[in-house]
Amino acid sequence: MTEKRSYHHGDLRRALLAAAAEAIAETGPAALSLRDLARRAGVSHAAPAHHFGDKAGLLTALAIEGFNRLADALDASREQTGSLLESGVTYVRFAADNRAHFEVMFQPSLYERDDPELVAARDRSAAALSSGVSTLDEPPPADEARKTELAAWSIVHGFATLWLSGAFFDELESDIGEAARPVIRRLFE
Amino acid sequence: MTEKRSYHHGDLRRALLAAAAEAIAETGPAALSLRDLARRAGVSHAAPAHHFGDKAGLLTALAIEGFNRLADALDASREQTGSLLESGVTYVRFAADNRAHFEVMFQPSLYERDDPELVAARDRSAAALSSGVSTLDEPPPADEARKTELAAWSIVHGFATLWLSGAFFDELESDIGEAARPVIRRLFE
DNA sequence: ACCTTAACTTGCCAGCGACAAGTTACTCCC
DNA sequence: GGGAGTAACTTGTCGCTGGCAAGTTAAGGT
Repeated sequence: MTEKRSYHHGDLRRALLAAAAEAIAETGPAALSLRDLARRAGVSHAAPAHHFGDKAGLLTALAIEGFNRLADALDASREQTGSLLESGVTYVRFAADNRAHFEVMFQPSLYERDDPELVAARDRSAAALSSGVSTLDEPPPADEARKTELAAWSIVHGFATLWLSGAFFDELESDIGEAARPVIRRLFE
Repeated sequence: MTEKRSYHHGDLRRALLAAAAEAIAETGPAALSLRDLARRAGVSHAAPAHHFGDKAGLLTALAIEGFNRLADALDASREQTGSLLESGVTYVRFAADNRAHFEVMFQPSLYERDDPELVAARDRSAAALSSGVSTLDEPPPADEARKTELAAWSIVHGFATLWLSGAFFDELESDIGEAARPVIRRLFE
């Protein structure tokens, strides 16, 4: 499976996505350069365009991967714990462990927000998130359930975003999940 | 005060910041071009560098302006209502009304996060926000106050960020403040 | 063996950010 | 009121980038 043949890379698409995630985690999505990714993968400067069309196409693919990974993580968390609080912790952990994906996912100006595959992946994440509210000990009435969903989504998303932006810079323990749990718990008291 | 003299613009720094806010609101911070700003202001392509040094310098100035505006808005809200809930609504409204500033403020990879003036403005905002917790009817004990601050900040920041990213796309009323209030209220029940 | 097509490369162009060096105009001080 | 000094811009250039066009190589089906 380890290929170094001259012309065909063999797995360039995945290699470029991985390189993009690494580069974005280092310097942010604005500083991303397709030519730099090509250099990291050892291919010519126009190779990325073949797989993704243009820069927005590559970031669309990255966002799709991110939304699918998030949906997977939330589904797994719900199966194992059945707790909305723990799903929230999972959300925050996902953001920290997939920083580059997360940053791109919620900046739709960077990619094609109407791409069908992207819409499907985003809907998967939204469904996984909202299904968590029904697992509450005292599920709210239907007309209030949506507000509770938005509150839960907002608090975990806000915590994750602020953490990533360095707003909590020196305080709090190093494990973001443990730091988030007592904060998220405030919502359920 | 309306100047059109050839060489000296008269208020180029402010004009560039305003043009930057407009451009970012349209196409996002990644697509921002100093040369485009210069064209909008009717000056040469190198004029922005004189006032801001480089692109990061301009975005630093925009972030400083944003943090100061946010601190002003939060202070005014606290004086008028003394309610943490209303301060939260103010936070969300600020994000919607100053979209470009807000997006830059919480993406420190775009600017110089150690700039002294920026640090001061950011601290002003943080202080204005945390002082709101002490206005609660039942202020929590000191060791729990910080968790409550983080929860409040997280929920309003998450709601604002998700709204701006289009995550709530078609649902909810058009006034973001009214949409946010019942969601934020979930934290205080 | 051949033909189609996918996976790349090479070469090019315009736009961008940054820098250096020059030009204009305001301000202050005598 | 007239320089001197400096702030506010301009012009010119460089290397880098994204995107396009046209060519080259390999893989896979028949």
